[in-house]
Amino acid sequence: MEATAPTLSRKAQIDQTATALFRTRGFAATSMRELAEALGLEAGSLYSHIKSKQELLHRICFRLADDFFAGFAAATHDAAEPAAVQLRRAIESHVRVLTQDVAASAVFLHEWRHLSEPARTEFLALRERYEAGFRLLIQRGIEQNDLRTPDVAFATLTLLASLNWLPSWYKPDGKLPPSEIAHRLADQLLLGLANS
Amino acid sequence: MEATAPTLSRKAQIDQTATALFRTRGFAATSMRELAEALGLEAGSLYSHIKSKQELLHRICFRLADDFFAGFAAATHDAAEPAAVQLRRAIESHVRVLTQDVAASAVFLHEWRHLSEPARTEFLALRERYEAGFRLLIQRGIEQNDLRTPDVAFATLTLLASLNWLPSWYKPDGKLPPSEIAHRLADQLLLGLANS
DNA sequence: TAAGGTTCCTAACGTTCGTTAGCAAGCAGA
DNA sequence: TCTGCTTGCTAACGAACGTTAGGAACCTTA
Repeated sequence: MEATAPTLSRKAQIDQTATALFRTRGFAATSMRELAEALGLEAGSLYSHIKSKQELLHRICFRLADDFFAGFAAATHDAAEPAAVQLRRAIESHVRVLTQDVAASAVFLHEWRHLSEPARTEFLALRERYEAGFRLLIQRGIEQNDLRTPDVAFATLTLLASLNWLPSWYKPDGKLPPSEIAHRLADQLLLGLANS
Repeated sequence: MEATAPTLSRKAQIDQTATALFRTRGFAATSMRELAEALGLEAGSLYSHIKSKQELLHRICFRLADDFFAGFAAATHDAAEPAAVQLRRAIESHVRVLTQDVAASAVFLHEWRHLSEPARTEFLALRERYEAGFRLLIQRGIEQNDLRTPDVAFATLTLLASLNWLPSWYKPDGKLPPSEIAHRLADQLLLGLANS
């Protein structure tokens, strides 16, 4: 049946289909029977591969979190670089992660609230830590006289907001390639921050 | 019809509590029994005042849509004004509507997908029409040489994205008053677009 | 051949869901 | 007074929910 999916494990297939359904219908509104039907099997059969519905959401959210952190670390690896340059790299990395798996990104951004404790609290802590990374870059960019803004926290929120809206409209088969989107977004956002 | 306080107030009370619950738990994850309990009554009693759960979501979403359109119309009422000025007014109006009822705004922004047809399609059409209004303002601002951007549609999406993230972090009792938030947002976004 | 893991099935469990029916208390205007 | 509207109750409906148990094919490896 699967000619295009070579050796994707059953578990990975379930993750992928669940991600797509969680994105379009939402986590709470997606039933295990819907998920099973989309995979061509019965609801009970899912539990040979996964422990619970919650586990699916957990894996999706925390895998994305890992990706974002890894990308940010790579983007800011060279401490000798100006903060403004690091910020541009971080923005491009963020967009790359978003566009690499739009469905998972949308779930990451909108369905995390359905994580049960303590995962939910842990998730929010990671999110805050990630935002703090961007905040620090902007702060250092200001100190290095490359950026300007009356309110660093405010600017950080606005910047990430602009980026995070992307999964709402991005189509993988659109005419703009992800790299070009990243470039334009960084331009538009940084030229609003850049001095002179 | 009636201006009598008890009738409207009970229904408005249900709307308000439902809005708060839909915001924090999500529409699909909020049960009528939860809603009833939050109001201090039994689930069945709700149906003396409303027709269905769906009706609650419908009313929340379309009331906000009305508010946004009314605000936009007022902001762009004076056709003699430069488009850049109208855009600033429209941004401030948008922020005003968002902050006036943060909970309803969050539902408007995130739960509309649970609207059943044909309301969902109608809602998306309204949303597109609203975005088109902003797009036109930016377009005219460019023609009047007050704004610049390589991609009008792109800039519009980014602008609205920045604004619409506001309900995620805005606290009505925060130290920044809504008008100041609107001002700063407009500044940060427009100085990124403004020429020279 | 035997063993063990992977995969999926049917059937059912207890719970919760949105909603309805029927009824009753309270209050308003006639 | 009667009438009718508002508000709320209890009880229950059928449907859908996440999940489990137990069994049976299949594939691989030895």
